[in-house]
Amino acid sequence: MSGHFFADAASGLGKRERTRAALLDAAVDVVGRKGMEAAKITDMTAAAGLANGTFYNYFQTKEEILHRVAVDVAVEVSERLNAQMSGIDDGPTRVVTATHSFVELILESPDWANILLDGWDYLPNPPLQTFRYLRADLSQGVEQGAFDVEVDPFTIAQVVALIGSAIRLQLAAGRDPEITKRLCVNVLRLLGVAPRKAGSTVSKALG
Amino acid sequence: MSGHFFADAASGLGKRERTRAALLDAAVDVVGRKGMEAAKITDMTAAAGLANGTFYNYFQTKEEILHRVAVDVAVEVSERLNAQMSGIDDGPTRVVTATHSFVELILESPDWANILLDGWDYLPNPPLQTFRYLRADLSQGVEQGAFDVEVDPFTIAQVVALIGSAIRLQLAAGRDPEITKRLCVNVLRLLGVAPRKAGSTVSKALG
Amino acid sequence: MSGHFFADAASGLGKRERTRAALLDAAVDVVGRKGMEAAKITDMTAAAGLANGTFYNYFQTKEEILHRVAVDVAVEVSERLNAQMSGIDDGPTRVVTATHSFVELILESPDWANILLDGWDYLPNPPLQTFRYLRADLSQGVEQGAFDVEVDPFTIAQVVALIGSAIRLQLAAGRDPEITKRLCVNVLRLLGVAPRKAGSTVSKALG
Amino acid sequence: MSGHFFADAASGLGKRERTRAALLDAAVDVVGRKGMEAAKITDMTAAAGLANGTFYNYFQTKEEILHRVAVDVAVEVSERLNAQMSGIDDGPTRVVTATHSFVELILESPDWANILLDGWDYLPNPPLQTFRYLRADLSQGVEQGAFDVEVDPFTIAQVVALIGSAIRLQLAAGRDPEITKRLCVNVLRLLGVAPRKAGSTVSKALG
DNA sequence: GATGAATGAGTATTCATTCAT
DNA sequence: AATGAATGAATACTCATTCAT
Repeated sequence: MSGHFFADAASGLGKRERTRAALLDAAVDVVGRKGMEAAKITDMTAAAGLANGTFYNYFQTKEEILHRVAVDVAVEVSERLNAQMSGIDDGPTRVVTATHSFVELILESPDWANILLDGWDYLPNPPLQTFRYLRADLSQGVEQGAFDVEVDPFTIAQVVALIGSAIRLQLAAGRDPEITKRLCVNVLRLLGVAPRKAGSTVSKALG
Repeated sequence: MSGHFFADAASGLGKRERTRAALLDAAVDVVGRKGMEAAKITDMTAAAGLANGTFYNYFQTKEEILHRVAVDVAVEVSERLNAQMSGIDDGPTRVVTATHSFVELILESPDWANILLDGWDYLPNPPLQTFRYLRADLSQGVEQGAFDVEVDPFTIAQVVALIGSAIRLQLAAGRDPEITKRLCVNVLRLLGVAPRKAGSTVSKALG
Repeated sequence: MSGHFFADAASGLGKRERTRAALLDAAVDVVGRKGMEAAKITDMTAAAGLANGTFYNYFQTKEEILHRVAVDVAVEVSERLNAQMSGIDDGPTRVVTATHSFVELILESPDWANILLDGWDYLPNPPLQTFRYLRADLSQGVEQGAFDVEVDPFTIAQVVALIGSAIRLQLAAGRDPEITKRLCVNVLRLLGVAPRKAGSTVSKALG
Repeated sequence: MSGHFFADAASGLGKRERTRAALLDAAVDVVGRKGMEAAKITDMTAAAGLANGTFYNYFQTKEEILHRVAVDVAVEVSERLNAQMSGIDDGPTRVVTATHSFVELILESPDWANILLDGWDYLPNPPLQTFRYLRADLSQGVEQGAFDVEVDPFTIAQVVALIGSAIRLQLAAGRDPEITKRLCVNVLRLLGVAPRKAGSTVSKALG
């Protein structure tokens, strides 16, 4: 899953696409290890086994590739989540499932964690991009009478902050499924689900 | 309020202490304006009216002063908050008051906002440092039967994440008292206060 | 006028010649727009609708094509001038006519202006190349007793310097027919025509 | 005269001034040898025996030092010329003397030649700077009835072009006093002095 | 202690040129 | 002949850190 995401997508295409993919994978690797601020062009080209000048045959600036990577990873993550959730209708269950899957997905590709977390500084409306699905689930939950919030950027930002915080903690202290469950409870509570109900919903959804 | 924080504390002490304090104040100023990453040694010494070389008579590296500043500002903020809350006994009210005061304090001293926000990368357990008071208030609320959470680093991190998110939003989009109120509601909900009750408690506490 | 100079000359020839001509035309275009120093190989191949690598099937280095372009444009300009002057016998009139026509020609094809002006660094004896005709006219004027100069490289260089200066001024400050007239007067004066006579000769020749 | 112009002026001053002067001298040296376009920062610092970074303690950009050098050399040359001409009242004689001295001065410091010639591209009104004296002499000659020209930028540019051309020729082909004399004659002729008179005036002025 | 001149490793970016396809 | 991907040397500029005065 990690290491060749773009290369896999480009295998079979022309050389240009494959080299471009190699650079993007290298960028994911480097940013994952050192963060966006510290990622250097030479790191990326070295990781891709290319000369530094080759970079500029594919991207105009450092910013461009970082932006590209952040967007692409966000979109990819978003799509993987959506794929897992077809067939779930209940708003709270959708939110819990999505939150849980998202955290697990990220923790399995720590490279992506750094990219998504840092990337929020590089994208115009970054959380919204990654959490496109969230807004829909929230609205659905409100219509179903399960949530009691305004569905606006502030609420989204608050939910995202909770998720980010849980990821960072596990990145630093090690994975802990219990943390992720508690995160889901917190998210439901924040959305206006009664405290007890939040706990039982999570238990039911995640087993 | 800001600008002479360290200098005030050092007035009356020896010259060495006063120069050191001048550098720390300059660092607060510079970091507040440009962020930690972009703050240069020469900015600090210039702001302190010193030659750049003088810096190294007081600090070994750039990292050292940044760390020092982050810690000291965090402690100071924490103490100011505590001072404002003597006499409040009700756990939820304490939490709401503290949260609200903290956000207001930060938004009035954007210098400190940058330091606290950026500084979390420079501190070992940054939230815990600044939010030492929070743990006590949380425990109190739990004992009073008002909160339903485990008082541990994860819960604190989650609350801190909500606060940080609300600050960042207002820093970017402009101050909005309504946002701070909704933040307080969210915090109470997260701590296990029933959704409606959370709203009324905040209204009562903040008028 | 410009744009297909070399291509026209090569039409009907083999493919190799036509591609070569396309590159030369592209070079004229690019150098005219950006100057010799700033002209890039990729600009030229792009303008010619070719891949950058193709360039090196026709020219060894960038310098080579620049040199080639400078020489060829100089020759072409020279020939066009000669063609316009058949039938004029009087030395001073020939010089005035040639000078005036040359300046007008250049100002109408700024591409060529850049090439001729910059090109003087790329050519061995650039003025002599372009101003081959001048030597003959000067000699003729001297024989007719109208000029009082030595016809040698220095005198030619001096005349060329006057012309170049007038072109640059108009390139920078906008076309001004009066400037060109004064230039012609200056040229005649330099060649030893009495000051007043120089003026009347120019008036007569240029109307 | 060449090699330590700025250093001489700065000897006895503080270290900062001396290093700055060393960089300026190094710039003169490098530009003199390679031209402004090709002059590199590292060339200059190497020539001055300094680390490349030191450059930026004294000048913000490459352009800045080139501009500085061009201006300073122009001013210096201008002043040396003026100093030589006190006591000469006759306009034509002043022009001849100045022109002759200028060319000789430049040819003795070929470094300066490149700087002045290239520098005309780097200065806003470059010839006017260097040839400040010329305008005054021209006006004087016109008032004395010796010259018959408009004293405006075009005329100045034309005279300067003649001078530049003569310098370039001697730079390329070797010094030749005869060339400089003929240059002076040409300048007088251009300014409206009768051809024969021009020759005799030059002979008288330059022996 | 204070100064500030000097340092030099580090980095993004350009572009003529090469060469395998 | 044509392609265009890959190359890598070159170069301006930054800034934390050192150290002689």
